[in-house]
Amino acid sequence: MSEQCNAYEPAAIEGKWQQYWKENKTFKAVDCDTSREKLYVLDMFPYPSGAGLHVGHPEGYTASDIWCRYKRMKGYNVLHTMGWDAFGLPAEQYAVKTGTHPAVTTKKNIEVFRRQLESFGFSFDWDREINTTDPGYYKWTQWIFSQLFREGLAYQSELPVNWCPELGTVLANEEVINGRSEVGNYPVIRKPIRQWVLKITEYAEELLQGIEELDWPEGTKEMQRNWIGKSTGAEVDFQVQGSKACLRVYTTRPDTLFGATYMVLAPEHPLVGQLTTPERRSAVVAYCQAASSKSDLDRTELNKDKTGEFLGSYAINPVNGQPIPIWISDYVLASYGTGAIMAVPAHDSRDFEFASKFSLPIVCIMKPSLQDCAAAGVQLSDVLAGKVCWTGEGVHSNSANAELSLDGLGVDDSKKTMTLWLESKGLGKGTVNYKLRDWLFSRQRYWGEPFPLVHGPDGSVKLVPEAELPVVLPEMDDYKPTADGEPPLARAKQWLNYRDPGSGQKCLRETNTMPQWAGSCWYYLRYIDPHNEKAAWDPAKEKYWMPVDLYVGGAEHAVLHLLYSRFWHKVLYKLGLVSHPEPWKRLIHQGMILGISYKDQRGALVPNDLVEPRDGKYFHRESGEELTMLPAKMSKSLKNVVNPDDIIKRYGADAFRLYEMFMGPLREVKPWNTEGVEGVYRFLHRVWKLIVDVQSGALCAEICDDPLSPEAERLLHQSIKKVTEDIENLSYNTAISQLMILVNELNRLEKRNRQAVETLVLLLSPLAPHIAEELWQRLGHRDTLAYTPWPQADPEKMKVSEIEIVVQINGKPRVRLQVPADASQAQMQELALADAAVQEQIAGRSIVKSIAVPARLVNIVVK
RNA sequence: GCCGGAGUGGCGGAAUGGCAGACGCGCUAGACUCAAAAUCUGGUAUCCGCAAGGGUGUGCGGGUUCGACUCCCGCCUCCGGUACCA
Repeated sequence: MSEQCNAYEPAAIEGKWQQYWKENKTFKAVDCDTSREKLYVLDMFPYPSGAGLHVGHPEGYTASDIWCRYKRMKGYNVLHTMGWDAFGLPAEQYAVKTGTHPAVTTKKNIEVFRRQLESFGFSFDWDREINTTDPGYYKWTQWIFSQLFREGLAYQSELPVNWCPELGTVLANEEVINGRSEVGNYPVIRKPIRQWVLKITEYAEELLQGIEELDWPEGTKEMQRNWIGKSTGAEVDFQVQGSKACLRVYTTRPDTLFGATYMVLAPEHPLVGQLTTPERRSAVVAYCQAASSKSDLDRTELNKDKTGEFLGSYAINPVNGQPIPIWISDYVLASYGTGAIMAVPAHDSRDFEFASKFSLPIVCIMKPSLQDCAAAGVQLSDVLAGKVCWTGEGVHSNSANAELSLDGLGVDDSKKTMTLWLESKGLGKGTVNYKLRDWLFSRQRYWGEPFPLVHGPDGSVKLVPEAELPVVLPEMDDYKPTADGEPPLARAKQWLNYRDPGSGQKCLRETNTMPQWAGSCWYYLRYIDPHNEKAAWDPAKEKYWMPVDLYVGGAEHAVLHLLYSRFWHKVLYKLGLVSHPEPWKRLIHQGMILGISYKDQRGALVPNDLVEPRDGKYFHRESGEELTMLPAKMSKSLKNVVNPDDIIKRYGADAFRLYEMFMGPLREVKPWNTEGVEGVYRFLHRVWKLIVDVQSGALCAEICDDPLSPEAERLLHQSIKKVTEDIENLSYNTAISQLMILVNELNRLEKRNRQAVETLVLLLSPLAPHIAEELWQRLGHRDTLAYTPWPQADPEKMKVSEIEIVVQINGKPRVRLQVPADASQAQMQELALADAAVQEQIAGRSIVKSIAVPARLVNIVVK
């Protein structure tokens, strides 16, 4: 052990305790220990980027660590782990540029990350560290894929996909933002490429239903529901005039069928060619070509201005026999519903826009109430004339044929009536649809898990035998795609060739790799049994540890990782490989930490190195313009990134942890302000000086066995209660505030009761573990405090005989009054009215009413 | 547009129907010091007032209540997500 310091020197004690915890395996999680209740606390594991940690990473990790340390002291057997989501594009792009193997870059980055994370003193069981790029890990990622493949949940498809020429790869819908790549912000176009796709849609309903039982932020649950996007409606068949062909549409509003005045197909719809008349052909072909070459960005930019072409043929509206023109337009998506719609321009704003532009008939079949019209600011006569679009509630009109009448019915009733009629006539049926698409699961990259698949000479696709897993990434010296656009693995000639052990056939390995999501889809299961070479996990251990009790991570993963992973888990559950239908019981998102930034009078952000502070104001170094401070996302370009290493070097890990938790509520967005660290740093100094004499390094002479005064005793127990409740609720900011109050008070005392001081150290220990361990040791304890029972508040010691209440006159606080703590409402009123100051206030006025709230206030209403 | 979250001192925030601004930053006065730093003590929403005291105040406008930052109705602004899903 290093030499003892006298004053508080974080650098001197933090390394010492990190070493102690490591050597003694203090935070080892014990498998299947039935003598204690288990608690599985999970952090979203990081991608180890070259930039190292930023201050946002440790926020969630600190929050979960405090929870774990607190729960250990409460007697739980805690599983708390860390690992690396280490496949990914940056290491591969770096490899393309420099020739450095991604594994080398990744290893280096992981070492930086591990060192940084260790410097925070997080109580991970480091023996369970995992790395998604380790063949011992991705062997089992491939194994799970094999299970999905056997279940028939993986298929190949050649549909047009999001191709990013700059990145040389295809992207999932979720990785494309406004027609540009999420990573790097490059343009994305549509291009048909052979892909592997997972049938997540088969689990759409289960994924939707499962949301209900989760203790997750309501907003996140809602985002998942919206992403799955369930809708109920009907499919309706339209005969094409003068043809045997039949067009099927999906609509959520079958009740508006009487208002359908034309049809629209997606340009990619298979019947477009057949339904186009010779005189319309050249225009239609040109339109389809233009649409197919458009990038997603172009399609979205054209949002407002509808385009389209008439095919020249007509369909028959099944409810009234009317012929209606068939058009194509890219506002209809090929991939949703049936790729064709019936257009009801009077009651759908998109159809209304299109009909207005191309002068198609608009027939109103829904009459809103006068009040609804007034509320929407439209004239009823305009709605009835089809001059404005009405998408709200109303009563049907002009909606009858010989067999069916919806006239006078509301929306819900007419939907049911119409669907039943369609079904009875064989013209359609009630249908459920989901926005959720199947999951594009392959990437044309090197640095990902190889698929455990081979292609036979006959075009068949087979899994490689389980005994051959893992299919290891081959060594390569060039990581670029091949000249003809094949993935980089197509260059690995030796690796590529595979002789099927059964048939002896010459096969070729699959050259696509899995997306980064694959490894993170199941990592929480591997932590349970990370060194198992025989299985992905031991079922007994899985049963003991799962489900995850608390999952902490950023809201940016609300629909991607969290939905994909739930999907895999549901498949594993169906196969009997896991014991619970959902992986994460409770989920919390830490709020983003923003940097300090500045903007000029136009509102443009100014990089921090161009800002000059003067007289408490801020000015542009070059233009001299006055700037205003505001919080903004940390970014390299704004030069407002805070490196945790610098903060720890200056203030120590305990102060860092404390500051991040003290900034504000965990779940909220908060601006980082390094000056604020001073406050918690001073607080830690005060704690230290409360116990250690900084002259001698010995215990303070004030520490003794004399009991505390009743007031101090009361504050101590109130603090135990408040800190305990606040930690339970993850309200760490107010817990710290209470500890500050307690320390300020104890510092004023001449005599500091030893037990009281020890209680303070225990209360502080989950939040600032290094200083707490050090003080605990100096107070004479041999072992770590990590498993010392958590202090209990004694209600007897919190009792007071007299309390101050406030007397309000007409709701305004006027007089303060001491009353017995257990005074009844009547007694309180009596005491209030007997008070001279109160009498003076109400003199000459008559009392209308008086309300007393026990232990709080009396309100006297006078006239 | 739609969905979600948030608006409280110079700043981060506290209080979820009962004394608005706990705790901290910053600022400020004082103590210690030859001096400074550090530390300690006090003050610090705003307006009127020498003071005692009083008025105003939780994005804006209404409402419920003895009493509203908190609940209800209608807006505004900012942040995040999503976007022709028929």
